[in-house]
Amino acid sequence: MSRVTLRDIAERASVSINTVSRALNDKSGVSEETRKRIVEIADELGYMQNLVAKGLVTQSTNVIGVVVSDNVNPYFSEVIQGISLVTQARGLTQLLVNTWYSRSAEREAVNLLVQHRVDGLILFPIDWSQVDDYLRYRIPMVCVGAIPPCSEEKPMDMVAPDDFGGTTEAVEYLVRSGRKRIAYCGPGEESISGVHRLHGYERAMKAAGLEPIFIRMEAITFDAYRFGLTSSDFKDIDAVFAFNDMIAIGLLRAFGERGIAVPEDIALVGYDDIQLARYLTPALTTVRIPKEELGREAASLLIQRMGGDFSQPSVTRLLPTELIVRETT
Amino acid sequence: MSRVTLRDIAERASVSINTVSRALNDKSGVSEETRKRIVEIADELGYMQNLVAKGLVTQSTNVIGVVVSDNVNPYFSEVIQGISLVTQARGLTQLLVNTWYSRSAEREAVNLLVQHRVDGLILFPIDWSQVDDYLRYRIPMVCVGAIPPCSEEKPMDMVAPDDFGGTTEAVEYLVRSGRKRIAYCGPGEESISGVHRLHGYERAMKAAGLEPIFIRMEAITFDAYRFGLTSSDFKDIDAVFAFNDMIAIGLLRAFGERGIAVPEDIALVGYDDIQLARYLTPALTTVRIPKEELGREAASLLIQRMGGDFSQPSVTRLLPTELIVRETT
DNA sequence: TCCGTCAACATTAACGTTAACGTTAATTTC
DNA sequence: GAAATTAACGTTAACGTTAATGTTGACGGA
Repeated sequence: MSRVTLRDIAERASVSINTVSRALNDKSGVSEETRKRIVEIADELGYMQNLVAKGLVTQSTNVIGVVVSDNVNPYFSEVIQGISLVTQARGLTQLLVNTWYSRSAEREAVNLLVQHRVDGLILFPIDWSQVDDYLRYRIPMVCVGAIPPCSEEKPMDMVAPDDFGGTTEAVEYLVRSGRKRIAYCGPGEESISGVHRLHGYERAMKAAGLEPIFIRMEAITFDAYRFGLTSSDFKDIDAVFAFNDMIAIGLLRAFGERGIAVPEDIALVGYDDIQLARYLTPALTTVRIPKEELGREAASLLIQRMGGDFSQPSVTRLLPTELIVRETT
Repeated sequence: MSRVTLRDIAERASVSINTVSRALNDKSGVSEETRKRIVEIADELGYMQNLVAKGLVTQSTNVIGVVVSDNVNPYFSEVIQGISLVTQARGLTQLLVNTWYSRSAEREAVNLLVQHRVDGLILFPIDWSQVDDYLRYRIPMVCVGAIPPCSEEKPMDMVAPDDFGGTTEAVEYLVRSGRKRIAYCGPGEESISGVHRLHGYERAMKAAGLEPIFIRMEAITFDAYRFGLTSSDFKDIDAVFAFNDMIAIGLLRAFGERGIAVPEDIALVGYDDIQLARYLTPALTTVRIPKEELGREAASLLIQRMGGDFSQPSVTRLLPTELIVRETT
């Protein structure tokens, strides 16, 4: 199963390997006549460029690594889509690794990708505890989905939704609609994207003179349903601000089964605006994250960084969110 | 930014490159003492194995290529998850490429992956027109999600849901519930997975003495909503069998807005059983495809094939589907 | 005519590994 | 105590490219 190499073509064409290389790469120094002949032979033999060898000599693989927690989560997959749009247009391929929300898996994933000599890395970090370590790999890297607390600035490029603004807008809207007992449902400070949403929520609540109510959820998936079915936390609540749409959808279903009317008894706001949200009944009010743009922006930033200016100051791009009012509020 | 190589370690340890290689790869021929010393130096220098170079010499990259139409589609992403589960446990990484349902993009994707010298390829083909061409790459390959019509057997491994059985079960169930005007909503013969579902549907309808009604959908996404809102095709229908859950969900929403009651006026059956399906209200009756298992099976098959037995006869694995009755029927 | 230029090639040396094969010295075997 | 074995290395040659540097011979200008 050994493949055709430049050498095979060279022998067949009675030229040097180098000439074949130049011919196939459209470089100068080959007469049009021989180039044609070489291309013909290459086609005939079914030559396929060996990017591994090329990568070794050029020190560049044209591959970027993407590390996400879970590609099934629509948030991740939609951002990945945005990344793909940019990278594929540039002839880059993505090496995708799932970490299943495991810190050690993230570490191993980054390691593996560096070993594969990816030209750049897009990371959806689980938390900030390890990210500093990755810096010593000195590889172009963009973090997506979270910005660190002001206290610990990171010297790397970052793209994230404006979670603070998003939560504030949502909570203010709920307050304006007359809701008083507005709970935050989701993971706590341990979640890298949760922390800003949670803080934004708390601040907005205080600003409105209301008392924050934190309902902790372990999972950030539809599993919220099970919690929602049995928990007594929702007794005195008239609005729920969920960490993401999946949690909101799980709760929506649970509320339905418990006879809690949405939005009459409890108003429900999600986060992300996954594609599905608008097709639910009732359609989900949610804070839209420009996911595709997030991905495109991350990819663009990375490509720029890969372009060489490694010493440039790192940039942080905060993309605006948008409250999409539908039928659950 | 040039990285530490075996050579650097060798010089520092005053041994040959080969010894370093053996030491770090836990091969025999190195004393425990020197091995320790070498590992220490490697750590100190921050050595990271260069898998590109290794791949060149070993002729194996430990990377498999995955070609899907659209990683945002939950069907694809859940199967990908299954693949990841198996491959990551085996130390394999996936090079993921989206084709956005484009034939030419699929072609280019496969080309690119072969050029990257992936050890194997998992392909979710768009149709069968090009797949034969890929065979000449002589690379371990598994096709997922579709089996060709009996007339054209393919000499390659395949994993697919038993679409024929799935549709039959669903239609028979609808018939048993007294539905008479059961429409099939989805793409037609041009869809590689649609063709078996459509045929299964037609056969089951005829077997029940009912007339097949085919409502053609361009998109296989939530966009079905727009079609459902305006189309007059649903006037005399009392059940809809949708090509997949996304179409079903789009229609569900559209029916709701048009005042068509589900399941009273129209029963609705989806296909795939994406995670979300059970959390809808009403929860979606659907034909479950064992997506994760599909992925795991494909990966296992591929790994087996990569193991060497390239001449073994190709296997086709048909995984059973299951009708999940919920609230839309 | 002689030198310089240039196009069209060939030659050689990398890139960072692994693997086959040598070499040495110590240890075992009878 | 000589031969055989073995552990612990070193040497060399790949793997398939690209890139820097040579080498021709033809051509043009003075």
